[in-house]
Amino acid sequence: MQRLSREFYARPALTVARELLGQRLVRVLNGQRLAGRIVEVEAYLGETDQASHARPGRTRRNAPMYGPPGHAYVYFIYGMHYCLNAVTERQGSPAAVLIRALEPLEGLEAMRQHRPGRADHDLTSGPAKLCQALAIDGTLNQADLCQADAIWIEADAPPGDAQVATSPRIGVRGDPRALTAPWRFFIRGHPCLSRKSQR
DNA sequence: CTCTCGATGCGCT
DNA sequence: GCGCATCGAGAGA
Repeated sequence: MQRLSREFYARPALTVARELLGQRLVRVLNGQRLAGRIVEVEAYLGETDQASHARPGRTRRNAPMYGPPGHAYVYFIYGMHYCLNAVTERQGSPAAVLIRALEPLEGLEAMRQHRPGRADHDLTSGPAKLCQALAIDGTLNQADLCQADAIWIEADAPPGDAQVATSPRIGVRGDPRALTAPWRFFIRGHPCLSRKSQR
């Protein structure tokens, strides 16, 4: 399959978010492919987005969001979890798309080892869960998704509009604007969505 | 099924 | 010192 291009990422975060649905996130670990179809994402739009890590302006942590498109922004949260974003828009415009859930497709045995005791539909049904299942951590922060041999996103089977739904983003707090903007995109009714509010 | 709450470490003010 | 783009265990219904 075809790796998504720099131009794909170099567009508005909302456009990239919608079009990332259905594409395949690939992680190569010990020469083996661990991969899944993206079924849920959220867009974070810049310093004026009160829920974005870029809200306080540029810091060391959020620096990847200000960098060129097509790179990974992996952050550490709650003292124990990692989450993966794809950086979008031009350099200097701090926008990104959070990958929130996958449908596991390749390397299920390894994913089960990384998340023992979980049902298959729960291996990658959340932003930190999928990082655990695919062994994504801070060492992949700023990896170039258009060049790296350890992680990238491939073209797969995008859903039609009838299969796509939107909602407010999950887990964000503060400003009511940030709480209500429908910047979460997901495949309606998919069994691998993060916690509640499927449909 | 739903809800509540503790874990846990680090960037930022 | 505070608060976090989360998860999972446990309790209750």
